Amino acid sequence: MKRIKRATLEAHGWRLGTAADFLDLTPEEAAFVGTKLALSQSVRDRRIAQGLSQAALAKRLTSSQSRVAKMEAADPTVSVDLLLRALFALGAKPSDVASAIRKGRSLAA
Amino acid sequence: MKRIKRATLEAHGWRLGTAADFLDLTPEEAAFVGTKLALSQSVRDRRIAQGLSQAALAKRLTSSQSRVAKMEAADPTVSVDLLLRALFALGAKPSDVASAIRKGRSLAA
DNA sequence: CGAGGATATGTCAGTTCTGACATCGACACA
DNA sequence: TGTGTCGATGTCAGAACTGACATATCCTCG
Repeated sequence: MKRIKRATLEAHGWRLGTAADFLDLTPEEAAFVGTKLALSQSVRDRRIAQGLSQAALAKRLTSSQSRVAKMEAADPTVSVDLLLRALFALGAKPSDVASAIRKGRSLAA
Repeated sequence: MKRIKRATLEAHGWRLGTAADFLDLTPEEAAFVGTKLALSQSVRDRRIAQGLSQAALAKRLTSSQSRVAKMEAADPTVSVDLLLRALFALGAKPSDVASAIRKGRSLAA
């Protein structure tokens, strides 16, 4: 898997509302990163909606607080697999995941 | 990530139409496996619809024919990340991915 | 019967991801 | 001020994943 070092910075820029420049992301990469962002946002939203701390969610996942933080920050070292597991652990159904992805903002240049 | 050795067998059982027993999959695991199956099926469908060989798709992905075969077989060693990359490389848009997931057959016991 | 194309399966060394841990800053409340 | 909770960030050893390769099976043409 190609490492996209800028992903996190860009993700933050986007999440903070600043103008992100995804200049050299191919359409495929943009779609992938956008999907990841949508999922990580969904994890945070669901966790908060359920009044859980990152540590509490981590426990359900047999993971750690730091990894949950990275998930929600769309850290490049977090896999989509882990994001999906987190969502399902938060009670999401496949249709919820589908909605989250569909709602994800496009990162087209 | 917890290894689910039975996943492949079960996946095949399901894909071949035989009665699969997902007896000891938790709802979360079932949702996860089901999602993976939906994505791998989508990869195969799209590839064939575009008249591509597994080798051709592999080349686009900078991967190998054997890995594409494993993707389509929902092999446990294939990550969702890779499946998503394959779908995007096949021209899928996030909304297409969402549809694929939503259409995925439930694996509820 | 070959030969060639497409796909399936097993293996492996190198890379990536993961949980855990340490640490830090922010905030709340006694 | 001190104590506790929460979340962010960096690191690392071990686990999981990856591309590549070898090989095998099935087809479909000659």
